[in-house]
Amino acid sequence: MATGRTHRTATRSRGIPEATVARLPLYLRALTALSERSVPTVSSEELAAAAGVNSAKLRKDFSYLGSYGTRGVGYDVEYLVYQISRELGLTQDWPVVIVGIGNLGAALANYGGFASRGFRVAALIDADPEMAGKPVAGIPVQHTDQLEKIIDDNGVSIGVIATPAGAAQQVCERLVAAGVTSILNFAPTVLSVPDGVDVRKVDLSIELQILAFHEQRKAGEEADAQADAVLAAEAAAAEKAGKGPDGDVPAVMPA
Amino acid sequence: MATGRTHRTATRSRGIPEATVARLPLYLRALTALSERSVPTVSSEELAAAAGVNSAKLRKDFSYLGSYGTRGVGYDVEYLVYQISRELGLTQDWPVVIVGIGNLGAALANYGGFASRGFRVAALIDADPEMAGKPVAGIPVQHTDQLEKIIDDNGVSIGVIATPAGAAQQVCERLVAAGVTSILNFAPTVLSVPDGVDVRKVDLSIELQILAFHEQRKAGEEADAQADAVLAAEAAAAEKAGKGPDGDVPAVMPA
DNA sequence: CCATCTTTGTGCACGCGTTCACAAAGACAT
DNA sequence: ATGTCTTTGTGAACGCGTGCACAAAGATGG
Repeated sequence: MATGRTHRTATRSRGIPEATVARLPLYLRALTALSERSVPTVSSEELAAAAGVNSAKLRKDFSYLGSYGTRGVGYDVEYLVYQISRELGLTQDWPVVIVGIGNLGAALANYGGFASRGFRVAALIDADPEMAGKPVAGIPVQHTDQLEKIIDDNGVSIGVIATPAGAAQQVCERLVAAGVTSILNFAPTVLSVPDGVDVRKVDLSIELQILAFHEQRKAGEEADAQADAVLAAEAAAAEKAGKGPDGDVPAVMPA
Repeated sequence: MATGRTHRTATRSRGIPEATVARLPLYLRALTALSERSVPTVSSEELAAAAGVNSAKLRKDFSYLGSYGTRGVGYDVEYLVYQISRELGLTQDWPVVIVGIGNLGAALANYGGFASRGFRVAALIDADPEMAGKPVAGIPVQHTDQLEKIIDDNGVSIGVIATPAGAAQQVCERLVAAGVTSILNFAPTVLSVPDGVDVRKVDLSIELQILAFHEQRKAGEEADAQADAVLAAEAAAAEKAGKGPDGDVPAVMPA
């Protein structure tokens, strides 16, 4: 059983590196802004700055798509917008369902960025019978019973899970069984999916914990010498004791 | 100027690889679940399955923290929960402010996963005077004017930005100037921050676009031979024409 | 038509992260 | 005490992603 595989292993096919794919939306956003300001061309240096990346990286990224730049001039903004859009598959419309219309689900349904680029909220689905029929963001919520029918009728291949953690795996399985092959998971759980299904997760709690780690590290660097000594002593003590179920909390706090 | 640097370059210090740090919260979640079921020990194989990663990777990750396992037995669940919590800095309390209390901000404020692990919503801040005083998730919203005072009074070092894209950079600068050194950005913009400030971004739109790319690729693989021919011809034509502002959309759609 | 100047596209080297595969460590039974 | 069996911890190889640095390409001016 393939448990919690986040991504396909192989990126063969046309061979665009996964890291590059992840940056294309960034470039596209920057380019769209330039396009709205009617800027005709842009250099790799300028565009890289706008997208927050290294210019060499950007050029290499674009080289995977083909040679769309003109030496001595830069890139044609409009043309690049079109090429990236096409590469990302945004020239077609992607119907999306959102499952779990709680606080988060409702916020997602109201999020404008959805419709802007090829994505269309085809349906909102919730398990609560009370919700059924109520409009959220102008779209009536439908009951989970209808899930399979909705997926099928609308040709949905992308599903967004915004349910509580406990329900996520079950919802995921129903979505996949109904034909969904890409899932964006907001529930704090690891989803198990069969091969060929892509899962991307967005997890607030994990992001905060990563920030906390770095924050703690920053705080620790200030009191470097002392902290090092303390940690060393503590580590030694713990090792000697074998298992210290409750050591003292160092309590290094900025303020 | 350091534009849109997502992360510190160096991970020297205690030398835990960034990739490992990003997985620690995953392990912690799985371990917490085991702890609640009163499971005393767990093998790397089992825990890896629960966290959705390779068991060798998990063991290497843990090896960076020290040798906390027992050969032939596995890892002590409670002890590991404690060690990882400590490493991530979750044994202390992190006051957090959320700026921008729209649909998303309110959803975040209501999100339970916040309080569960060391994070505490110290304040909700919004630019709309109408919002001031209104309670969201039991916490009264305060006006942006108070931002600096709130950060200072509560010793906040982590800020969450859930404003519209246009306001994000400005809010970011005020947060940083007031002393915030870690930012979780939900606004669809690249933030510029000075060195020493960590930014992590959560971007729904980007995630969807990445999924769309893979989805398109899957659809393309089915009609492999034909598509290849079409694409080759198209590419050749485009190259010859120099710049085709509007080629035909292949229109490979699942349903 | 030629020289100069800008900017792309890429070969190359380096470092990080992943995975394999196995020796060492310890539990457990006899 | 000894042997067996399980599971950890890690050395080593590999592959991907990043960034430097430069040659080639083309625009632009004389």
